[in-house]
Amino acid sequence: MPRTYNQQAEPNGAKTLSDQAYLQLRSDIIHGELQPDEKLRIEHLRTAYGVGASPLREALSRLTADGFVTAEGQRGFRVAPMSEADLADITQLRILLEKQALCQSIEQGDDAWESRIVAAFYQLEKVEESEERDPAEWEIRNHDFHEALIAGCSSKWLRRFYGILYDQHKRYRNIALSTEIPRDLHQEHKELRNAALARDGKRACDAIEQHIMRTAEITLKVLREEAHREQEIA
Amino acid sequence: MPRTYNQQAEPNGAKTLSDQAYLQLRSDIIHGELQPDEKLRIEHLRTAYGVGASPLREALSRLTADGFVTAEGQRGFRVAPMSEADLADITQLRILLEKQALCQSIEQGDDAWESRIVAAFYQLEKVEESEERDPAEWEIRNHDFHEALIAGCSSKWLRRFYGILYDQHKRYRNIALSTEIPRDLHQEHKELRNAALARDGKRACDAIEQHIMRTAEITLKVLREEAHREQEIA
DNA sequence: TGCAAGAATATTATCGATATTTTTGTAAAT
DNA sequence: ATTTACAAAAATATCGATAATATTCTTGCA
Repeated sequence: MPRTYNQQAEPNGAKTLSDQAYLQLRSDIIHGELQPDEKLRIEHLRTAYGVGASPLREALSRLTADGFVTAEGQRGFRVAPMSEADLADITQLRILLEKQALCQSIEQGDDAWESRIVAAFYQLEKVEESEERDPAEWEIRNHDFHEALIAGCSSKWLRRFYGILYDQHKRYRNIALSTEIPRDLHQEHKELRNAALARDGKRACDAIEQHIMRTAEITLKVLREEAHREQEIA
Repeated sequence: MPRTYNQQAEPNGAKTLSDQAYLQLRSDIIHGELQPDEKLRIEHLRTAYGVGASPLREALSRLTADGFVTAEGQRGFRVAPMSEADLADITQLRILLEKQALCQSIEQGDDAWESRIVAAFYQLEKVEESEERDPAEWEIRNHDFHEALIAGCSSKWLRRFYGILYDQHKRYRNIALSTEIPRDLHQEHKELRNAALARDGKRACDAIEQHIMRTAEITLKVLREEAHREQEIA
């Protein structure tokens, strides 16, 4: 008998096809492979992702609840739009939540929390100081570092909402990623690390606010330039 | 041929069967008809709600993203659990967000915003001062009033997250609803209204914090009593 | 006899194929 | 030009097949 070692498939945390589709779609939206406002035709996605309609619809439903996709009555799904106003909105709220999470972490964080920050920062530093920075690698390390900072926060809901906003923000950031603007990102991260380890809530909050604001400003600038360029074409 | 006034069915805002199932399930969870941790068997729900498996799965997927339902790998769906810690978590974050939304409203709100508050308060007052208070009616009016207060806030994301937390909180509140605890709720609402209309951000924030905290404390107390009673039985 | 491990069975979740309904695009007619 | 009728496309829902999980029953051993 031949047999069927049951593929086991994806090494990522995808138990079902629905999960797989969800993660892939989400990633493709965040990374701009699926453009804002783009129509998501089930028939087309079926072939593209190699799954049936049912798991796809489930994935799209979840993405709708996450705000990455919009669903309109009987007229299917679209990639959620992007706008300057939305970026400003996300930025402002992310600052509020990350500050809050950071403060709680600083108050409640234990030794393990500190260790994790040190470790995450070290890995991030390696990437940021190396000559040829791999953007994908940096993405992961940057995410790990920010996660580590707020890992001491005990609020599940705060972390959940923060996670959504982080990824929403990432979508905007990725668009601006092409253009390189000089900026001492590493210095900002270092200040953040030190403030956290010194258990200085005020200082850490200021640092994180500056950090997020600066990222958002650069993103906004690039966004405007692109919008401008598109207008010229039209 | 006779027929088919195409049911048009639900007068609520449900365009598709999936939406219908979503709204109904959501409501049933919030109102405790579906108990925490209860297994949600598709086969069973199919007959109960009179829809097929696919729209049900979509609805459950969305509810999972909203945090009303948990999904585990290949083992189906359950109603999200409830706990004291979760209530505390929701309460704290709701205070943070509603304060923020309220402040923004007070800064940005126009005449229409004021009018809406006055109107919503008036309707709420009618219910609260009537002899036989219909809880369902009060729910709606209370919700309208809180919505009106923050309607001036321009942040879509803030309102979205607030909405989720409000409903999550409502789930806890509904459980405690049976027990009546004397409390001058109406006075609290009046203070809230006046502070908002006076454009006094600080005062309004204090009022809302008190208001939410008090509700949460009563809910917590009832929750503890129930847990205690259950232990005695076992 | 009691208990644990393993096999057989039943249940349930998941997925893809098909059917139905709704929307959309196009062309004719008022 | 606007509206109406029709055809094509697409979204949504139902159904049935498959695969995973839970449960029950047996079997082996102390």
